[in-house]
Amino acid sequence: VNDFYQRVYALVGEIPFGRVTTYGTIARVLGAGRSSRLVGHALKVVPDNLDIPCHRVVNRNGELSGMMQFDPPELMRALLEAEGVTFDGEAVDMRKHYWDPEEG
DNA sequence: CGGCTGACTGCGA
DNA sequence: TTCGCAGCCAGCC
Repeated sequence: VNDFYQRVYALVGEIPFGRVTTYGTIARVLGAGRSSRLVGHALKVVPDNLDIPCHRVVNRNGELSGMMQFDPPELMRALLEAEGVTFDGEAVDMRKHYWDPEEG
């Protein structure tokens, strides 16, 4: 059960530089199916001792739904842009930066 | 212990 | 394509 969280952190940590993935993708890869909300919650309750690039995780629409959880909400987007991620309005350009853990 | 909420997604209209 | 509803599960009151 708690392994789920560990897997989320591990998987998120495998997201390549300048790439993003979605909560649903992570949940599916971990076998959680539709428990995509747990992924979001997992990143929310992520231990401080871990250094998780949670800014590389967005919703299926590429929107930075978790930006509001960052201390400065704009930090999330700033971090992504700093990695070379481009934006289409308020959402990440998924066609160019989407990363599927199963495909690599 | 019971009920509500939430960093979401999929399906039907 | 867009809008609304149901499902999933952990955490908090």
